[in-house]
Amino acid sequence: MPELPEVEFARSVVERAALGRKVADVDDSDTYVCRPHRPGDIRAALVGRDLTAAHRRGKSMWCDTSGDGPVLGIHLGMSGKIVVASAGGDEIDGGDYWEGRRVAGDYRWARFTLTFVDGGRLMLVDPRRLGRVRLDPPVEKLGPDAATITEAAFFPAVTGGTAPVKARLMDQHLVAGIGNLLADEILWQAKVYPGLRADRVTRPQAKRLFAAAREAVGGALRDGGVHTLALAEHRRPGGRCPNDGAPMVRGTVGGRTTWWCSTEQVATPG
DNA sequence: TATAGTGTTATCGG
DNA sequence: ACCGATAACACTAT
Repeated sequence: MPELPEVEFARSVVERAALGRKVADVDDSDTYVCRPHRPGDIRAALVGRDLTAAHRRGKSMWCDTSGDGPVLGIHLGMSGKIVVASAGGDEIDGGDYWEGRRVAGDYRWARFTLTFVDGGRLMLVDPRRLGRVRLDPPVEKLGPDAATITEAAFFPAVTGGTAPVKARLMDQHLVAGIGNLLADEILWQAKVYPGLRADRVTRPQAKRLFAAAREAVGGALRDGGVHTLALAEHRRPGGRCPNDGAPMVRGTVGGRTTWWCSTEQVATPG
């Protein structure tokens, strides 16, 4: 579920619904999600404080806390989402918005919970448990955010190194926020073969990739997430290119399942 | 029952 | 130490 657009929505939910509410209790007992902290560490650091701001860079989000408290970092992993319950307890302000539905009250996979003094809650709901919650996360290691990155910063990412250009697009140290679906969309829009070595990407290809990244990230933010991307529904067996109707090809690039157009995205450089 | 999965990171070889 | 490739991680949905 979460790539940059989904995380931005989660951030906006926290900003809208969770700031300024004093923390009464914290459930940080999931030692896998909350590693490397020990159970109770995050609780001790946050009880009595409130969240004062919600930030995001790429797929990472974090909150400032009152009274010179630590930064609370949250990563949604593969399947995480933020759910914020109002003071009444049963009104959910976050959830499956991006999937076009709201499922209130499904707390089965709450891996981390802030309980506010008003009785409401903020939860990381994450079935696969690959999400992360930690204090003072090292966000400075992330590259520029994919939604606002400049061409000057984007070019070296897609034209340097011998790794496949798709792997470079998804390297969070170079550009933050592009995941598997966005990467396939960007490469498809730019008509670039995903397995092309980055150092063989031509300048025109790099320019198309930058424009496509802008368009894909901006479009997904505007339209409701990565599932609204043009290629999303065609990444499946029997899928055909929305442009020319040619069969979509499936392979593995950068360790991830990759789909590309068999005629528009060819292996030859240029 | 077997497999794939929208992400990150430890580990290993070059 | 850097770069790149791979496996592992945990668990559900199909």
